[in-house]
Amino acid sequence: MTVDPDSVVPLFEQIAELLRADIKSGKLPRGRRVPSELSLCQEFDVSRDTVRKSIRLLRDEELVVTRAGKGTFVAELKR
Amino acid sequence: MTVDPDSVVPLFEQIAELLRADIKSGKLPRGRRVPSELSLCQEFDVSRDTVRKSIRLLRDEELVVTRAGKGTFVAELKR
DNA sequence: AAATATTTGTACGTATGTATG
DNA sequence: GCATACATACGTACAAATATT
Repeated sequence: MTVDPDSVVPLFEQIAELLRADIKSGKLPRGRRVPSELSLCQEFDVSRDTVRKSIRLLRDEELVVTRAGKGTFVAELKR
Repeated sequence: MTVDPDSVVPLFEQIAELLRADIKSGKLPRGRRVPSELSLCQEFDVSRDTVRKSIRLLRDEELVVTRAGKGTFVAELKR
C-alpha cells in the first residue's frame, strides 16, 4: 500500500483510509494491535505528526482504541 | 487568566477549560469569534500546536466551529 | 528489583499551502 | 497584491506508561 504526497487528499486521510480498509476487511481483526506509530512512519515515509492525525481519525470513529505505552488496538465493538 | 506549565493537567486542557468557561459564562457569546490561534499563543505563551489542541477539544464538544481563513467561532447551537 | 527498550503523550519549532478579507 | 487565519506536514525533545531483559 502506498500514499500520494501530491494528492489533494491529505496524507493523514490517505493513511487513515488504508488502515480503515485493513480493519473493515479483517486484515486487522478485532483486538489486534495496529502497527506502532514509528513503524507507520517508516512504512509510509511520513512524520509521526501525520501518523497520529490518521490514528486520531480512526479513534474519533471508534474503530480503534489507544493506550499509552501499549499501542493502538482495533476496537472490539462497533463493527 | 493564566496557565500553569507545572500542573499535571496538560496545557492544552487548561487552555480549553479557560475558553470553555468564557463560553459557558457568556463572556464569549454565540457567534463571537474566539481569539485567533496566534493571539492565544501570545496570551498564554504556548505554541500554536498547544492552542490548536485546545480548540480541537472544544470543537469535539461542538462548542465552537472553525473555518479556514476566518477563525474559530462560538457555536450557535448546543448550549 | 532494576535497568533498558518500546510506545504513546505533550510541547516546542519551522515551512508551506489554502481560504478569506 | 498583501495581510490574516487556519490546514497540513515536517522536525526535535522529553515525559509517562508499559514491555522486556
